[in-house]
This record gives sequence, structure tokens and C-alpha cells, in this order.
Amino acid sequence: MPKIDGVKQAENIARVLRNAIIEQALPAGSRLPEDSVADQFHTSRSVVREALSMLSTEGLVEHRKNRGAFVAEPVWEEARDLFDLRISLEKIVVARLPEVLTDDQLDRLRAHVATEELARDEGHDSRSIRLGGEFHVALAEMTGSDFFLRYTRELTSRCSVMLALYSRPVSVECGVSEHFEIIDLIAAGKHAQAVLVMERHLFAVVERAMIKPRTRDKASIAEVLAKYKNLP
Amino acid sequence: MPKIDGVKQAENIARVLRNAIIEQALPAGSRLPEDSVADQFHTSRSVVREALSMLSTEGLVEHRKNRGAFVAEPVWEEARDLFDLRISLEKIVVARLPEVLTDDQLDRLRAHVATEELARDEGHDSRSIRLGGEFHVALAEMTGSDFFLRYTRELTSRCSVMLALYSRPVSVECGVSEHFEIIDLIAAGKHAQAVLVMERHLFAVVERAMIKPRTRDKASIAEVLAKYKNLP
DNA sequence: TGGATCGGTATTGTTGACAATTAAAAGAAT
DNA sequence: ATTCTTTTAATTGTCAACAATACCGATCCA
Repeated sequence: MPKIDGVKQAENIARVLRNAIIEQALPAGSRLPEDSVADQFHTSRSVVREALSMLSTEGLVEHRKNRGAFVAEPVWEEARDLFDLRISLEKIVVARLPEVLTDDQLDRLRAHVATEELARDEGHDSRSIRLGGEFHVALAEMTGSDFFLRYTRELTSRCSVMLALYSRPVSVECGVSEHFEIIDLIAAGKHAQAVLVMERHLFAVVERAMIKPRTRDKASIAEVLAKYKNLP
Repeated sequence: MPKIDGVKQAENIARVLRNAIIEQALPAGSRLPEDSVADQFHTSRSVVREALSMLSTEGLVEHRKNRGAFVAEPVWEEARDLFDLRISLEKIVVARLPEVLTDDQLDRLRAHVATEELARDEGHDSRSIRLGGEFHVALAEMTGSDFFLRYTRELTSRCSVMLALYSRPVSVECGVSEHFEIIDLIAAGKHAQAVLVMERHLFAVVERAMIKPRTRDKASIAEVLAKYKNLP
């Protein structure tokens, strides 16, 4: 029975999986059999297939021919390319932000960073990384350009996975204070300066984070997804 | 009957459609009903669906809910964003090119540009634009990074559509001589200089091409009425 | 013991059919 | 003639079944 859901099912599923992957609740290399996932979401393989296909072009999952989808295992060597392009992109994004953001938008940004702060203080490392990334996505969204939004989301996701895989635990705090600083500069209309701070911020993230591999163990897909299904 | 084709059907179809779109053989705004396309390729809707989905994330086709896929009609305002990011990307790509390319690779590049030259001389405008773009894709391919390859292909495709839609006819020659210049610099190992030339090249393409929309755009009713509202 | 060969099993790739939805055409009412 | 409503036709969103493939382990042979 076709769902009468206003928003595309596949996108929902993709979002849930994306979050789970970034937080490493689904560890890199995990299998993602289409029908297992389909069962979890009470839908059919087709729609899951579409979701996995999206995540595949995003680089978060890999498709091995006739073997199915796996959570991507990015190698450390890709990190430099990833971050280089991301830095270029985000500099443009900040520069393209509207002259003045509405109070509403500024509030949303500050509220978001506050959430980041909370997650960090409570020691939720990977959650912290994910939220840190979403701040950048929120910024891109405010340019009003779908184009920037999509690329920022994609690069940010992949970078987050990198950080989750290879950053040293202590350095997880994706610069909450720097995020606040950027917001203030934008609020003050000092875009040029904001661009510079953003650049420094991203450089700093790379520098203090990307040191060495870490490893983890895996849980069952059913368990993991159950948690993520009712997340915003 | 499942095809026993080594390469994914969907990618083939996507490639064909992509070329057709860039060359405007499929004009912007054309409908792309899944089963019509499926018939053309003697396959079923599912695989066409996947191809269209790819092109959709590439920005070459638009999906209107429950209406189907249409060839994208990018507006002129997006061009700047598109080219800005593309320039940043391609600078990184050139910088990442291996110290020395094999003779084989250099030959392939030169042969390609020769083809561009031919197309230009024979007056095949949109073909010329497409081939011009593919030169950049070929460069990205030689970094050996799928990551760069994908993004370059995507941005180049979208830029090509822009050029095909909005460039003045006379300026189609996407700098064949500049392409040769870049190849020579890379062959000589002068990467830093090649980066600069690439940047200048892309700027030039924008400057001499993207002047202003040709008047073939239909103004919306709102726009039209807005003009007449404050007339005496 | 080690290696190759051959089925069995799980999972994807593909297909055609059905339900839901929208846009446009036809009709009714003012 | 114009606006509102209903029907109709076209097309997607979804699904369940079938075919093809790669992996895994058992068997066989040196």
C-alpha cells in the first residue's frame, strides 16, 4: 500500500541512516541488506533501495556489485581532499549569506550551537560531531540555495565520518566557541571577517583532529535503528 | 530478463541522457516520462528511475512530485554560485595531479582537445561545449580520485548546461588554446602555474560567455503584472 | 594436509502489476 | 463568458515475485 506521507519515504530513511552512520552507531563496514532495513521501516525494498542509492552518491555507503550496500570505510588519505574542497565551499557559503539574517534565523543558529554545547558537556562524542556538522549545514541552508545546501550536507557528512573514525577523542569539541563567534560576526554584518574565521575554524578542526585510526565493535541493525527512528 | 552487462545499465542510460541534455538535444524543460525512456532503452522503469535519480542529484533533471522528471531549467542567477565552486574545485584538482603524467595520458588529453577543435571548426556549438567540459572531467579522472571525478563531472555538466542556455553563440570556443596551454604546463611539471592558468581560463569562460540571459525567457505572470500595476 | 570443484543459500538486479496522485479536459452553474 | 466542480487520462510511488549472481561450506582428489 503506497504511503500517503507528505514527505518522501526514501528521504526519511536516508536521513535516519545518515545520522546513524555519522554517529557510528552503524560502524564503518557494516552490511546494510535491503530487506533487513526494509523490515525495520515497514516498507519494501524499492524505497530502501532508493535511500541507499542516495547515501551511495553521498559517499556514506558503498555498493559492491551483487553484494549489496555497506557503510563506507573512508581511508585516511581521502581526508585531505575532502576538507580542502569543504573549506573552499564553506568560504563561498558564508560570503553568500544574506546581508542580514532574520532574528528568527539567528536564534535558530544559537539554539543549535547550544545543543552542541550540551552534547559535548555530557560527553556524547559522536553525537557532538554530528551536531557540529549540522551547524554548517544550517548555515548553508540560509543561503537559500539548494545547490549549496546539498554540497555542504554531503561534504559535511563525509567529513564527520572521517572525524568520528580518525580524530582523537579529546578533540571532539568541534569548536563550539568558534561557532558562536561566526554567528556573532554574521549578525554584525561582518561577512568578510566571518569568512576568515570560518576558514581558520575548519583548518583548526582538521589540525587538532585528524591524527590516527580508532576502532569499534558492532551491534545488530535492528537495535541500532530502533533508537534512531524517533530522532528529529 | 536481467541484463548480463558488466556495467550498470542505469549508468549507461544516465550517461546518454546527460550528453543529450548538455547538447540540448533534450531542451530544458522537456518531460522525461519513465516508461517512454524505458521503451527507448528496452528496459524497465526501475532502472530508468535510478538513472533519472542520479541525474536529479546532479542537478540536470528536476523531479516534480507525482509529476515526474523534467530536464532542469537552471536560472541565470545560479550560474555565479556554480562557477565559483567549480573554480575552487578545479584549482585543487590541478594541484593534485600527479607530478608526472604518463605519455599515454598526455596523448589522450591532446587527442581530446583536438576533437574539441574539430567540433568548434565545424560549427557544432553545443557539442563543442560538451567536449570542452569533458576535458576538465578527463583531468579530474587523472587525479585517481573518484571523489574529485564525481564532483568535477557534476559541476562541469551543470556549467555546460548554463553555457548552452545563456552564452552568446560567438563565444562558444571554450578556449581550446587554453586547454593546450594547461596540458603543456602540466607536462612540464609546472603545476603551480597550471593552477593559475586554469583559474584564468575558467574566469575567462564565465566572463566572455555569461553575459546575460537571451530574451527567450518567459516572464511569470506576477512579474508582468507587477510592471503594469503602477502605471498611470 | 592442501587445494580445487561443485551445490546451496542469501541477497541483489529486474520486472510487471496495482494503487495513489496530479494535471488537464469536460461539464455545470452563476 | 467566467468560475467552480467532476471526470478522465497519464504517470508516478510502491510492492511482491522471479532471475542472476557471489559467497560459503562440503566434498572430492592429489
